[in-house]
Amino acid sequence: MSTAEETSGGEMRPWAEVTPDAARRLLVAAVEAFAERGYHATTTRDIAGRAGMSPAALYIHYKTKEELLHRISRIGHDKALAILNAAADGEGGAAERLSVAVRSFVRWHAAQHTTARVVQYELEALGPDARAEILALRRQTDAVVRGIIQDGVAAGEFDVPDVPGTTLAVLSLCVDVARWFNVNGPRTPDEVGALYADLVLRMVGAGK
Amino acid sequence: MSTAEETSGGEMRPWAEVTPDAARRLLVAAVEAFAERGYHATTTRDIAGRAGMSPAALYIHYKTKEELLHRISRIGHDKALAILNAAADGEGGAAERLSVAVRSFVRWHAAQHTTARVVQYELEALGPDARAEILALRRQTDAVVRGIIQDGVAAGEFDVPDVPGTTLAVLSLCVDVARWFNVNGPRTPDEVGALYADLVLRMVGAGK
DNA sequence: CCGGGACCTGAGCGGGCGCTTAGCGAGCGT
DNA sequence: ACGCTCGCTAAGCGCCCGCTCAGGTCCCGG
Repeated sequence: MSTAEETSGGEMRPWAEVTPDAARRLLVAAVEAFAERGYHATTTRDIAGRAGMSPAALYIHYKTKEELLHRISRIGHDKALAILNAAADGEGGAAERLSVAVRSFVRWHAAQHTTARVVQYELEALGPDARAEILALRRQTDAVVRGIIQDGVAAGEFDVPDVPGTTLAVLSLCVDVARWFNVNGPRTPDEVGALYADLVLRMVGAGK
Repeated sequence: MSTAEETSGGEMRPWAEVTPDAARRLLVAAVEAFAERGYHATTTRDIAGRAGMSPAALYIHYKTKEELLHRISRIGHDKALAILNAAADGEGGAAERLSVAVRSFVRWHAAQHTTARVVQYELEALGPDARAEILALRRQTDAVVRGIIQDGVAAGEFDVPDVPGTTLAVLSLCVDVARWFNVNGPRTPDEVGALYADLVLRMVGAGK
């Protein structure tokens, strides 16, 4: 779970773990629809239609429309956290681990920007319990990045006056990639990852 | 329009330019509701209720619910652009102008985070014409920041390998403040502005 | 004291929403 | 060959949405 190929690519088909097939097709359709129009502007009829089913079919696999969002959000956050953890547990100094972490985290947010957009920006549509569960995952994400930065400061590699504030800014920067990234734009996910890794190293004062 | 007090504080009451009074109350109510729940999850009954009016009163001052969002978005973008222009036209070298620009831009996004959230994240709910108008304003915003960074590079003050990419990242970072800023959090808008100005100067390699 | 316009309300329309229910038909163990 | 189960659909329920409209209230010039 922390091997190199897991880290860099993850699973080829992002939703392979969702079964049966009809449930996965509905979930993929929901991701697309939520990303395009937002949760509240998406109708259950639209989701079912994209999956080639009647509106009622949705309720065989999911109790409510909100459960779809919850499942998407949970799986997406798990994936993002796994990517970050793999980088944080890797070899090398704080600078290299931070660089790898940002590069892979950003690459995921760019390549899977449809999913990431839903995961990162539709949180408020969740009910209190589901939202609390997701927020706990976000706190873990924050702790991982803060840990790397603290390591770098302790080792004298970084110069960071405000560790919590800088952590917040770094994560905000990476996550927001999902909002503006455009497949038809001039940059590949790899290029954005490399650019952002460089920018973040500058932010923490990793003089090289 | 580029004096110091205009730049730092703007108008005291943000929506003073909206008249008559009832129209302003409705608009303020809409900003709050859109920021809390999102455009699509907000009902016209909710907006009118917050403004202390009946649902029908809304349609005396605005043709549709979308016109409310359009007006909010337009005014907010104008204000954000004015803040940035004031900083870009200021005195001093590129580093100082970039610092002032980020500080005041971020301070606005933090202090007016309710408005900024609507302005920055509900764009997709607008119709094609309104959206095109707003996107033109965003391109101006981008051009202003890119201009300052280019000046710095040309003057040898900055070290920036990818000017458009860095501009995008800087703006993304500043704008995303509106998403996470919390009035009850540990940081004042001023403090966030100062932190971000420092981080951005590091991103452009403005050796101190 | 009256007439008129600006502003607002109560009631409600047409429609689309999330979700439910009754029942159909293909696949399969026996 | 049969009947059970599973996955699905057609139809539609009840609700609340954005929005409308006839009419009431109040202020103000004459």
